[in-house]
Amino acid sequence: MSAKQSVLDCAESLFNQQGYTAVGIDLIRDTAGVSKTTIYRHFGGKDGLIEAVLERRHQRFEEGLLASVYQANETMLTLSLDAKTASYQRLCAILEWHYAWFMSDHFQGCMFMHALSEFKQNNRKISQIALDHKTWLGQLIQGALDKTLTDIEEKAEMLLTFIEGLIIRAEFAQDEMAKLVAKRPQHETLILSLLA
Amino acid sequence: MSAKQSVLDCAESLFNQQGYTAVGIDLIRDTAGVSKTTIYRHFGGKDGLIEAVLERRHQRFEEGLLASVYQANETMLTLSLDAKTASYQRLCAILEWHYAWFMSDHFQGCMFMHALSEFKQNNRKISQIALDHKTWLGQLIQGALDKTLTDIEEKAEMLLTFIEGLIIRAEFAQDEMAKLVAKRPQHETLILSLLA
DNA sequence: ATACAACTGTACAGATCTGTACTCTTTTGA
DNA sequence: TCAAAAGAGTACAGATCTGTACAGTTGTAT
Repeated sequence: MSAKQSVLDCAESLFNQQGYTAVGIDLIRDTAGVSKTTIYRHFGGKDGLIEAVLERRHQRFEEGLLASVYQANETMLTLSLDAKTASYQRLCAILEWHYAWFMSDHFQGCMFMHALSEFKQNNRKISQIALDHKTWLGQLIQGALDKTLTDIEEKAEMLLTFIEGLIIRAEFAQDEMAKLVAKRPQHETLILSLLA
Repeated sequence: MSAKQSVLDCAESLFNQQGYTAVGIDLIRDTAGVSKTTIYRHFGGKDGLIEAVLERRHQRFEEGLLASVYQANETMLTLSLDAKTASYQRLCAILEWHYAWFMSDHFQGCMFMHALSEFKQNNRKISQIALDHKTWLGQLIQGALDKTLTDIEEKAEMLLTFIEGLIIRAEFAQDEMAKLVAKRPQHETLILSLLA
C-alpha cells in the first residue's frame, strides 16, 4: 500500500477514535509507519490532512449510500411497486445502511459532526466540508422521497433531523448498540407517519 | 464575583466555543483574570475543571427544563385539560426551551455531546457525566408522557432521538437558526404522531 | 490583632505540538 | 541506464501545554 493511503487510513482511524485536536502528527507518523516528510509533502499540514481525510470519507459514504438506494430501486423494479412504497423502501435502505455503520466495530459517531464542533471557530474550510456533507445527505433523503408528496423539502429535513438524532443516540449507546438497532420497527413507523 | 465562579464561567464559555482539548489552562487563567494557582487549588487539574463545568451546566439545564415543564403544568391546571393534551403541552414546553437555547447568542451545540466525543477514549468520569445528562433528559421526556400510553419507554426514546437531531441541526444551521426554529409546526406534528 | 485561607505573580520543569531542514536511500518511469 | 520523484530518518526550532513551586499580598473571621 502506498504511503499516502497508509497515512489517510491511520489518520482517519485515529481522528475517529480520539478527535482531531487530540491526535498529533507524530502519532500518525508512527502508526502509519512513514516519515514526517511524506505527510507534509502530501498534505501540506495537519489541516490539509484533515480535509483530505474528510473528503475521502464523504466519498465513501456517498458511494455506499448511493449503492444502497440504487439496490433498493433495482429490487423494486422487479416488483413494480407504487411510488409511495418505493419511496418508503428507499428510505428504509438509507436507514439500513446507518444501522450497519452503527454496528461496525469502528463506529465512533459522525466525524463531520465532530469536525464542525472542533473547527467552526477557526477553520472555515473544514467546517464547510462538514456542512457540505450534511447538505448532501439532506439532498439524498429528499431525492428518495415520493415526488408527488407535498412539502418535500420540509419532510426531508425532518427525516434528516431524525437520522442525525439516531447517529447521536448510537454514539451514546456504546455497549448497547444492538438494543438501539432493535428499535428499527419504531423508526420505520416514524418514516411512514412522515410520508403520510 | 468569586474567583471560582469567574473560572467556571470563562471555562464554560471557552470550552463551549472552542472545545475542551483546544482550550488551554493559560487561556482560561487570562480570560478569568485569576492566577493558575487558584484554578489548580479549586479544581485539581484540567479534567476536574471540565467535570465541574459540566456538572454546573447540567444543573442549570435541569433547573430550566423542570421550570419549563412545571409552568406548563401550572397553566394547564387552570384549564383542566385531558391527560393526552397535558402531555402534549409538556413536550411542547421542552421543545420551546430548546428553541430558546438555539436562539441564544452563545449556542454552539451540546457540550455533553462534545465532551463524549472528545473523552470517551480516555476519561471515563467525563464520559459518564455526559451519559448521565442524556439519561436524565430521556427520563424527563418519559415523565412528560401520558402515563396511560403504551410503550412509554420506546416513545420517549424516539422523542429524545428527535431532539438530539434538532440540536445537531441547530449546530449546523449557524446563521439560519431562525429558519430552523420556524419549522416548529412540523416538529409539533411529529410529537402528535408519536403520541397517537 | 492575629491566624488562616484565598489569591497573585512569576518562574520553571518536562512533555508535546506543528512544521522545517537536510542528508541519505529507494523506487519508478522514460 | 539514469534522472526525477518518493520516501526514511534525524535533528531541531519555536511554540504551547499541563502542572508545580514558592514568595509575597489581600481578605476575613474570631
